[in-house]
Amino acid sequence: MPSSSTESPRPVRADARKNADALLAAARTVFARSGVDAPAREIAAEAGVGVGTLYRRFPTRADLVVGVFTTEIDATAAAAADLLRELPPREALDRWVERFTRFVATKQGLSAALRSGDPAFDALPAYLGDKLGPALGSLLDAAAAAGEIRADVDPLVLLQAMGDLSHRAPSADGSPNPMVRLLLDGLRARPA
Amino acid sequence: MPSSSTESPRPVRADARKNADALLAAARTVFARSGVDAPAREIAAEAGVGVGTLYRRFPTRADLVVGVFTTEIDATAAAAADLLRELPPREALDRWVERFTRFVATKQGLSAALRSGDPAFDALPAYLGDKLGPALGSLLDAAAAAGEIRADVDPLVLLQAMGDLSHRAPSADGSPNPMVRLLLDGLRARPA
Amino acid sequence: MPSSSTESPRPVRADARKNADALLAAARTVFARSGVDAPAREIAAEAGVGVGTLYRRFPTRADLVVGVFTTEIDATAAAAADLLRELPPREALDRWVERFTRFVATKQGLSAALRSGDPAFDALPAYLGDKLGPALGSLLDAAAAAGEIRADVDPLVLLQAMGDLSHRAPSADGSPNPMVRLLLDGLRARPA
Amino acid sequence: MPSSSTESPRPVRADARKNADALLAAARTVFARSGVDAPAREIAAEAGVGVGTLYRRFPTRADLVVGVFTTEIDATAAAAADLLRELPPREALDRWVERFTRFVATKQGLSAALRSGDPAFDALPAYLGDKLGPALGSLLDAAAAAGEIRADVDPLVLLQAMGDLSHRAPSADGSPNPMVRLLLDGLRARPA
DNA sequence: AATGAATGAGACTTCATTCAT
DNA sequence: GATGAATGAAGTCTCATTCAT
Repeated sequence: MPSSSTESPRPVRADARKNADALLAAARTVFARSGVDAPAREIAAEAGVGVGTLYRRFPTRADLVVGVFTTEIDATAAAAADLLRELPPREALDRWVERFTRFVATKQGLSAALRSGDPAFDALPAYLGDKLGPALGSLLDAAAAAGEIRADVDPLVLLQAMGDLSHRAPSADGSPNPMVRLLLDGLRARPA
Repeated sequence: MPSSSTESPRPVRADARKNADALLAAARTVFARSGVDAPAREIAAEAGVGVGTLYRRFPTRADLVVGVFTTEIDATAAAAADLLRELPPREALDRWVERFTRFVATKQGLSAALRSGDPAFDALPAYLGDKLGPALGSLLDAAAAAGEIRADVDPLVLLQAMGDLSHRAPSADGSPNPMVRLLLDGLRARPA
Repeated sequence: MPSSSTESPRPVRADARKNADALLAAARTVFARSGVDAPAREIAAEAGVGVGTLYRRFPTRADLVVGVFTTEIDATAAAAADLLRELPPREALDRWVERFTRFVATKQGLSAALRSGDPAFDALPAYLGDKLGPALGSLLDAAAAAGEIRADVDPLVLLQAMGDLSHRAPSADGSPNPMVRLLLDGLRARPA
Repeated sequence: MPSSSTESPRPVRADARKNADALLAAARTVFARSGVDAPAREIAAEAGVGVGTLYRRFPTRADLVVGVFTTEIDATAAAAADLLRELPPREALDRWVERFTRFVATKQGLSAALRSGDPAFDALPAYLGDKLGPALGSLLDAAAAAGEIRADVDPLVLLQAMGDLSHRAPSADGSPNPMVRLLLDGLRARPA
């Protein structure tokens, strides 16, 4: 349905795209439920396709992991602009941090995989920084411009700190863990 | 339950104990090298025993994980007293934090296993708190008594914070990561 | 059944024929490169068509094998007349034997397939005899008429002997193996 | 049952040896029945063991092929001495050639595998020559000593010639094919 | 009590084949 | 008619676990 017309010679693409998306979504679900080592069949089943299709799209498990990660990073990055548009700066920031925190907590198993040494993952950390750094930057800038937080915070440093503090699962109520809270509160203080 | 008594009902204990220890050590090594899902045979080989022996001592993989964790927790707890005996309070604290940090970083894969939901692991967090809380407490007390740090720090809270910040592998030189450093430096400041 | 007529009931024939030929050529190449069990996709790719087209033309792998065999037999048979036309009898014979020898050596994998028991292959041996017997016969006759070889040789017997001796790969320079050479030299001798 | 006593510390070897033998025998049967690419499970089943055992003994299919080949070569080589002991030289030679011929014909599928380029097979041709060359040599020598055949025949050359001529399946009655017959008859003639 | 051979379930992956486009 | 995406059966191989020695 999207696409920009001009009569593409082969239409079939639709199914393929839908399947790739379904597989990514399924992988996210299954990785969360059964870990990164979950049987390929389980993922295929969750996506409602055959294993063959899974292997056609993502020949390697790493391909799938990268796919899931990338997709989520993109979505998280995109959320920043949306939140800024809809909410006052400070609340936008809070909400985004919450989302980011949940993202990190969910990826528990995946991040272990990243450290596996598989070169397929080499590019991911940079990708994350490139995407989420600016996203968080825009939120911080907006909040700083509104005078709500100090302006001297490096988004990338903050990102990593929050990441490290969010490894464990979020409290049942979905709020970021207390240490992250503290970090954010700190931002609001004027520099000493 | 743990050891100590004099009554040795069966003589063979020596071999058995030696094997159990060897297996634990092997498991620690192998878990670190190849992850918590490493083949049982690899662990048995590392310990220089047959798989049969591994299964006799640790019928379940969880038993092995618990064993490794417990052993390391015990050793880490015991180290506190040793350090206090040999070093001035502040240095003892630093050294212990270094050790604890390394312990957490090493357990990367294991901590994921802990979250697996296997009830065999349910008791571990409490065990860790019970053992390491007092250990860190004794170090903090000594340092506070020497006037080197503030006295109002809850060992358990500090423990968890350091844990969360130590998930990623330690810098090549084995020093704790920068955030942990910062945390410790903070302790030295008098409360605001 | 083969070709020739004028009545073209359907116009499209051109494309179809081209595809069938391309597939046959591709199959020959791929069979030689990767064996008779090569993936269907590899053959289709080599031919530059989709797998679907392959299956439309040659529903069964045996169909393809038969096709390749038949095509090559036909070409080898046809070569006899061409060689006789262009070269003196004895040289024509030598060249043809060379070609035949190469054909057999190439078919290594295929001849194993022939023995597989698949009834689709039942007719091939007879087909080979019917086509190549007369072809070799014409060469022998010409050479005998020229007084260059003895006249009492049964083409079919010679064919089989050469076939058996040519199973192993030809020497790098493409010359028939020594035993075949010997056989040919023997033909030149007058009967004892 | 062989072994040279001296109390081997671990007895179990018996089972293992029996299984390896059973697997080899099974492989020979199955290779002949269903080709070299027969499912591993089929071979294991024929041997009456689990697939795991098959993989423990012969990690690679090539290992199995080499094993079968080697075993048969050994047996064929050993047969020479037996025949010489029991029969007059000429008949011994005939019988051995028959056996060798059957061996080659049976290995049809395997010899294709040998040409696969897998380096695991590199040593086999030499092994065959080293074992069967002397074996055939001893038969030829005996027959020559008895004045029944000419003495100037290189066993290795004869071996290869017979091999090439025996590729196709033996006639139903088990007699070597006519070309091989001819070759043997030729041996009986005195050199020109 | 220790050992390691055997087992077989189950995960992985490849392809032949079908079929929507 | 052609295409290639999707399917899933089938084969490979690895290991956890048992058990004879």
